[in-house]
Amino acid sequence: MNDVARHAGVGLKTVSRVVNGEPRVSPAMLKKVLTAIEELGFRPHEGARVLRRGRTACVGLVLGDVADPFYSVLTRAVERTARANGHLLFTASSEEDPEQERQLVQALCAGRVDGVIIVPTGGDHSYLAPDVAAGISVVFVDRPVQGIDADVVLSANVDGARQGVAHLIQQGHRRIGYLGDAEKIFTAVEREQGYRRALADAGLPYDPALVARGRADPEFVHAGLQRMLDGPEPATAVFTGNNRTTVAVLRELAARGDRRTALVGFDDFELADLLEPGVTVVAQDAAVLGRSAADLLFQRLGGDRSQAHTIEIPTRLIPRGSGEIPPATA
Amino acid sequence: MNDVARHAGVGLKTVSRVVNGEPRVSPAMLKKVLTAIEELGFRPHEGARVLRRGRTACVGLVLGDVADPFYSVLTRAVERTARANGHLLFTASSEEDPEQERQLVQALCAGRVDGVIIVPTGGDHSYLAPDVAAGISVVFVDRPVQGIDADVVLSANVDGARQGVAHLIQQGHRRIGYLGDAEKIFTAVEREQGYRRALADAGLPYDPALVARGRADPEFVHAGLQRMLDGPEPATAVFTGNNRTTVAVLRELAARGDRRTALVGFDDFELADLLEPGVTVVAQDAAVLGRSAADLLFQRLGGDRSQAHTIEIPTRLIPRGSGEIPPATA
DNA sequence: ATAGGCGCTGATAACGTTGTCGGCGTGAAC
DNA sequence: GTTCACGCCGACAACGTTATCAGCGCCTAT
Repeated sequence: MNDVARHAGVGLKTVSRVVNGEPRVSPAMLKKVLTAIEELGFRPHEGARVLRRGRTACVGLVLGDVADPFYSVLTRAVERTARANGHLLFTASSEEDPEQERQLVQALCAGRVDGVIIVPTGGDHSYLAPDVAAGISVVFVDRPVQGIDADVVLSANVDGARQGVAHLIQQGHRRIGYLGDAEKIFTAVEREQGYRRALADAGLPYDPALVARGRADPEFVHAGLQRMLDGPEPATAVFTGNNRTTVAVLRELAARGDRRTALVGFDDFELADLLEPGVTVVAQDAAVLGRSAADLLFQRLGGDRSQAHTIEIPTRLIPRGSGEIPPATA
Repeated sequence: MNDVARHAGVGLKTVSRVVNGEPRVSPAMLKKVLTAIEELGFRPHEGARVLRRGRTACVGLVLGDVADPFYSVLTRAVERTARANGHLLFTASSEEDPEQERQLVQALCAGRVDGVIIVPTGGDHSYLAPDVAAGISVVFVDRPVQGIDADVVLSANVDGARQGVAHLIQQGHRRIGYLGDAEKIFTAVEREQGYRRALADAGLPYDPALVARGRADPEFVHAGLQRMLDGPEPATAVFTGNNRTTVAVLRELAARGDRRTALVGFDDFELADLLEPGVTVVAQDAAVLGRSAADLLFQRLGGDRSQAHTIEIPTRLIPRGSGEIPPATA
């Protein structure tokens, strides 16, 4: 910038004014500076600007996995909102590891971003206190969090799951299996809760033998389904707690040649409607989740100091057929 | 940091040394500084560090749409590699708009990142020259670029498409339609080229009536398929130039109740194997594409000044059934 | 015993930008 | 004719860090 000032024969501050589009610059000066900038190929140094102004015009997003369709849609929504507010977006995947999440969040907070949106992996987030005190805004999405008071945006997990399982019960199923994420993941606990509530509402017993919790990999799903479907009192329907698990179950059912077991999944996914039968799901709106979280964040960045909000986004049951397979007449 | 130094009763530079883990610090000093940092809840200011050191430890990625599975897998691979090299990742979606891409890239270059990976939307990228001159490394992926000499990582588009169409021809198809992206998108041109080459190799005529180019939205696909399938000499098979188009075509075929038209798509997608029939695809390896691009970028950041490389990642035909539907015996 | 080397520390000057403030014209008002 | 106001400009300090360099002990080799 110094070079530009010299080259244009003006003061340093005048260049700064031009670069920032400040109003009180005479046309003559403006022209001189502009051509000097052009000739030297000058680009303002964002780092220095950040140092001086204290704001980065960047926000961060930390989630489990960008390649998970649910999160990639959420990411997209956050990015859109960020851009609409003149901010750039950092994205980072925690791979569901609390320690990695912590490192990423701290790296982001270290002067790189004005605010962060986090899909927390669980555990205590009180380590964020210094950063919040330092003026960084934090919003949690998809899962709530302990150890810190902050805005949270959630799906209606319990009720959504309850609704999905109720749909199966309504179709005549009495033995309904549940496969979902490990217990350390909040949404898994909530959705299993919804599963139990639906059973209780219908006066059906809760059978731990029909419940499997773990990562959505083929081995886990294979073992889980085997246990539920090949026992003496097999399940006639399965409720899955997330996207990844639903797909893994579909694959496993196909591998077993099983077309009789009914299925309802939490979270919609692409092509669910084109499979045969179409997969009935409890859809959560990832875009709305992301947008709401981002909106909250920018409200905070805009100076909103009100009490922490918790927003719950409703889910929607989309019947497509896979839930309507009647139980085998025993 | 000044506060920490005062609080610990040591010099400023000593605190700096501790923060940076430099070796020549006595244990006594180390302890004092560490407790002072703890007590004050001090976090080093990344912006200032950037200003001083000239490196940001961040890289940028600009692509069409993070929510497109192909790009989200690519993103994931880039992110992994970036983290392995101690860098954070900025992601931004250009929405296939050259002007928006340009703005994003420039925003990233303005002191925020050490290097950028770009899925170019086309057009001239010579505007990057000043940034490159300023030491920012640039790698292009998925599509090549004009106006600048830089590393490029591509899929084997022409040959992949040729192979996919050849598969249809081998199954007995003689009238094969093509649906793909608009001409401004490089990969679309390449893949259409592969389509034509396969036809030529088999001595089949090229019929413009069987070609449709445009965005993968339902209206476009509806119109395109209608034209190809409802004419006097209908196509018996369709080759689609990308992921999004393939899915849209599947949806349209389902809506038409059409189970006879064969289909091969460029680019694999989740659940392609579970549809009935399974969708035959020419798979490109998004993860390898992303990783290769990131590897190249970090080589450059590591000081590699050799001539620009162009890497082509081979594709793989995955037959799953949809390509093997025989043409209706006319 | 003394010089030289080495390990550790701290003062100081950058990095590139923006905010503050004072200065210098020019025009208007008394 | 003087004063005041106002629009425009530039010198200077400051943001929080790191690199450079000089200083200060202590140990070793002569």
